[in-house]
Amino acid sequence: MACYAMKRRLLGGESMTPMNSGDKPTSAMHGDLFSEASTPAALVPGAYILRGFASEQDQQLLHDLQTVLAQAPWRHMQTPGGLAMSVAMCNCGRLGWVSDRAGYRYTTHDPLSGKVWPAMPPSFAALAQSAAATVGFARFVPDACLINRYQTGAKLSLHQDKDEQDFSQPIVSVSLGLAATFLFGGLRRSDPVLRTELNHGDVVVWGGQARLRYHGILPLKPGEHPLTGDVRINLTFRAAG
DNA sequence: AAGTTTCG
DNA sequence: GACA
Repeated sequence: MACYAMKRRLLGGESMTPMNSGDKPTSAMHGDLFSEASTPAALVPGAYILRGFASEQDQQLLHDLQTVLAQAPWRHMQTPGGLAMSVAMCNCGRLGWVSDRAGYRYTTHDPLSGKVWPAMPPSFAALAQSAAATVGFARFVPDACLINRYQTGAKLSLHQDKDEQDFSQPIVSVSLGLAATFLFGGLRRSDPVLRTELNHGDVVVWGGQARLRYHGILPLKPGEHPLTGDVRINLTFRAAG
């Protein structure tokens, strides 16, 4: 109880600081640590949803997230157009995704502190690698984890992940806390869009022919989750460098 | 534009 | 949802 309350404070704690100044997927394998709770389902060719894949590790992940946030706070980055994103972000791992008026890119250092991004917790890396391996990306080694916090109304409009160097490596997206509607489109912004609800513990992996598909998140609906309070947390793992 | 606003 |  008290533990949950503390987590909610830390997850929701505000730091309104603008950013100035492969492998071919195969059928599901039986992993040893993570895959028992889920059966991969294909959303489109190359994109898989592993329902509840992170459920067994949720407490560990949220605990380790606190360690990351103690070193690098949430911040609302700016789009190249100069507007603030509604989603609050942080990074861990060797590389962190940043956006500001200069554009999108990966950096080794947090622009807010000048320090390197916090290390990627072993629990994060293990989960991401296990999820990727489950759908056939056995060699996936993430060097970047973008951490997104959605509060009520926060959203991410349709976009492509294309700031990474090697598109043969997949994207692994972990959902924690409140549910949200995930949009999955095609290779052009104007292509039709599938939508699916992502719940606490769900993991989405996309690569191969799906790697550059547009995707996004609809505005978060108000709600309360026992572990995260009024927010949704998303961990997005990439091999960026 | 990883955006907001406006119109059906 | 489709446009600007």
